[in-house]
Amino acid sequence: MTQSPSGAQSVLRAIRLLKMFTDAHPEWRLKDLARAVNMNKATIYRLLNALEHEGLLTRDKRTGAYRLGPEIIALGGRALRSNDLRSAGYGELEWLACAAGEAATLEILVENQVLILEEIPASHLLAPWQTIGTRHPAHATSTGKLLLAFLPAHERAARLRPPLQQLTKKTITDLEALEHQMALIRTQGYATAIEELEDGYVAVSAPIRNHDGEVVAAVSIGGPITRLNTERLPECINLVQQAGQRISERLGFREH
Amino acid sequence: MTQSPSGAQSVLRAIRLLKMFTDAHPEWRLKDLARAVNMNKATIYRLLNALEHEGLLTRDKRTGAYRLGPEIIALGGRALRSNDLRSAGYGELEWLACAAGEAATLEILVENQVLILEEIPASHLLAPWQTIGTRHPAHATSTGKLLLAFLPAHERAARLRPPLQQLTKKTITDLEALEHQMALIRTQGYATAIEELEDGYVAVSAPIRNHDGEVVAAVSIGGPITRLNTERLPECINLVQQAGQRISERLGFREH
DNA sequence: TATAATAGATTCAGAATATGAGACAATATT
DNA sequence: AATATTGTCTCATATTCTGAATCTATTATA
Repeated sequence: MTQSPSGAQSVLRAIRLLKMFTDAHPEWRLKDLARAVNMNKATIYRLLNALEHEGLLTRDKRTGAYRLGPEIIALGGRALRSNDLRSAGYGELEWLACAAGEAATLEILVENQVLILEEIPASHLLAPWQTIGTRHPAHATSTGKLLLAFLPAHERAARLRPPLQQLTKKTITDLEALEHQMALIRTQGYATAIEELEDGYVAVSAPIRNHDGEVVAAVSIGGPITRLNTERLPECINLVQQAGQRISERLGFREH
Repeated sequence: MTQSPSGAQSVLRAIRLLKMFTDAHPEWRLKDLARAVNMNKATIYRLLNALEHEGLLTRDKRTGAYRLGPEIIALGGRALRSNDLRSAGYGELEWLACAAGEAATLEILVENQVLILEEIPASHLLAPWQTIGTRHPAHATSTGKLLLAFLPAHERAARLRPPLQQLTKKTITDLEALEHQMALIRTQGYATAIEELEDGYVAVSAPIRNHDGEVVAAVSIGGPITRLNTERLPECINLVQQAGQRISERLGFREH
């Protein structure tokens, strides 16, 4: 990635040790760490000591094994509270809008609608905020179908009470057809909506996951079918997925 | 508290910086940090750089201000997941919140504060995680007083250094009065805090013991004094004690 | 618009600090 | 009881961190 900052060797080493505590390996003993990372036993000992002293690690009284400590929990809570979706997403959204050359949005599900939290217009000439706060019926949007797709079945059912509004000729209003498409969305990891919300309007979206891996929001690109045609769609899907992935990472999501 | 470990100055300094990011002050700029902590600007700069490079801090693109980063969220999640107390308590906590119709929490003592490890809100509409990781002064909470009560006297004294913060009119700040109440808590096996943390807020808690009988955490119910009135309190005490008992059993505690 | 002020980034010589080999202590294991 | 293993501690060394000072970018002020 970026070149490691100099003048902070021991800090970087300490952080490296912290990051060894994963879900797969939540507990470490000194000797195992010494084997796993390439550091001197005494060095690790001192670093672990410091981390423990500050509460970032705790030690099992009997076994002497280290685990992540209460201070990490406290810091994590604070990080969560101070890192909202919008600020995490903004930068990536800008990148996405620029890379795709289309409007990019960040949306969440509210009842049976999607709510636009943030938007970067295709042309930066247009004022933003124009659509922020706007809502659309979930079943007729790419983001809505995607967010519904990752909901537990019973919750999804509660939000998809027929009759579903037919907004265009292509709006999917049949529950079975929707369920079928959502299964596809789950496996593919993206959703599209081609003239389902509005004639001539196409959108693609990808999930945003939080630290628990839960899908909490969606990021999308949308534009006229003349530009977002079959040919360009795969590229857009790729871009939107990248953005979703990166925003998720900013929210603390780590794969597996 | 304990003497600072030597041979890790820069790590301790980096952690000190991390801990500056609180709920009250979630965002810091270099110059403000330099003013707040007593370190050289260049040193802080290097440490912040390292922390940012490793994802423990992020930087707002526009303002350049630092915030806690995604890696902290990820670590916090792992810390929480690797806490067996939390997994042991979750089910019982759900039961308790449901049975009492009030918010239920699982808390541990960290220095002179209580840390919320898990919370089930009274209304299931609210997202959890909201308060997880939050801390409160131990002497002003039911859980804190309870956990302190079961500590050896000298440890308790070390964590109750006057002056104790007067959060409401009813907060007990007198050491003798506190000691007296704690003796009562030990014999009764539960604690209450009636408008001691916040006006109108009442909580009751019971101990959680591990396999060798040590009190390692507390479970509590809390709510508005209008609902948790004198009349309902005994019932709540009973419920919270039941939950504490059952969680303890899950941790291997057996009475005899 | 020019100028000043401020915050942030970078440099570097010197010295404090982290390092790691090894010795020792405390536990486990045989 | 003897041995092996893991954890803790010490200390001389030089590597790494430090912080004063400088430079650059950005923002505020005249």
